Amino acid sequence: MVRRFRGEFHQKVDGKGRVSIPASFRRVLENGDPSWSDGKAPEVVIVYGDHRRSYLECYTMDAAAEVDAKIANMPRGTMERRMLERLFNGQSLQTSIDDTGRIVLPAKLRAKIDIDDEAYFIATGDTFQIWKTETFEAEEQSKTEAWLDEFPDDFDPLTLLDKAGE
Amino acid sequence: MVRRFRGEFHQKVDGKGRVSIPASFRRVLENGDPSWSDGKAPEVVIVYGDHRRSYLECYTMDAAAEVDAKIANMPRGTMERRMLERLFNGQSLQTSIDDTGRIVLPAKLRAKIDIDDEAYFIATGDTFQIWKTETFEAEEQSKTEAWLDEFPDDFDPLTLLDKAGE
DNA sequence: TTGAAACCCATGTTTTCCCATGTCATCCCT
DNA sequence: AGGGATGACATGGGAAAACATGGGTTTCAA
Repeated sequence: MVRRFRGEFHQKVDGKGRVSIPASFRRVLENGDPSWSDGKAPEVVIVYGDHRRSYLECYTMDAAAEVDAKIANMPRGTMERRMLERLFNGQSLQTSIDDTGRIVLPAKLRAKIDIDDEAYFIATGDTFQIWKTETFEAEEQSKTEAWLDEFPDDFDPLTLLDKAGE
Repeated sequence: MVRRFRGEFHQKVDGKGRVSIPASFRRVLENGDPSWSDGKAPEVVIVYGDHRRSYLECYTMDAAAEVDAKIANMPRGTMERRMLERLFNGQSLQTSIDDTGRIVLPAKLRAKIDIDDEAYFIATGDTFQIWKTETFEAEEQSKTEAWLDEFPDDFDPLTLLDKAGE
């Protein structure tokens, strides 16, 4: 049973905004949707965020419920809670995957991340992100490379795993 | 089955005060109304509050019943209970969604939040709010910006979720 | 008796649904 | 091992249904 997203994919976006969700991602979404059963359409929560965010972040239903629960546990009336509610409940949408494995990205979302006919999917563990290919390359890859440049050439990022417990 | 409101929408308000409730919100209102069945009109509770509140807060019937129950559990005769009753029972109205998916905002409510021909809907989890677009932008966006300014440029508010446990 | 609310009808647009196709990888049979 | 046959997958297009919105007409109560 697959619980975590893995991999990166380039998918076509058609004129109606339809995009195929990579099959391996679908398996994770199915497992992460408590009301899903074989033959039914798994659901997904897409957080698009405010104007500063240039990608879409996609949650399984379980992962979204977990975030909702955490927000519900924050004290009412605080700025933190209000901001998170706005981001996670307001600037998001819930949709389901159709029987051909696609979702529809509404025109508003496509405009927001400036996608026309291609989308780049990349796994981030218990969520995955959707980018415009060029944006991802410009923003993220350069960030990653800059970060790696601080370390020796033969640096293995996995050494950081053990530092976490220190 | 969708139980939580998600998303934000701009809707037209016509001269009679009619506004379309976003379809996805209607699904939640239907599920949250115990006396609703297919083909019938789901009901909604709109809390408009005192003069200081510049938006309308909308509850499913279930959510409203939950708040009512909590108020009913407060000790009789206390100021707190009286105030909550005034706010939640007094300064609110119950209405139903017509067969074209609209509600009517009475002139009094439109005047209160200063709406003329456009309303802004934003989900906040188990309720949603109705704002005048300009008011929301002026009041909330500026608050948001000010709050975000305390953080680094690439700050993701969701990191606050995990800080709660520290 | 008049203004607001409820009701009925209409329309352009968006979204959903259903069906179809080409491409792979896999399976199975001989 | 070769050669379909099979089935999942990514993608496309048209038809049907749902949605947001507008306008007129009846109803009802102040």
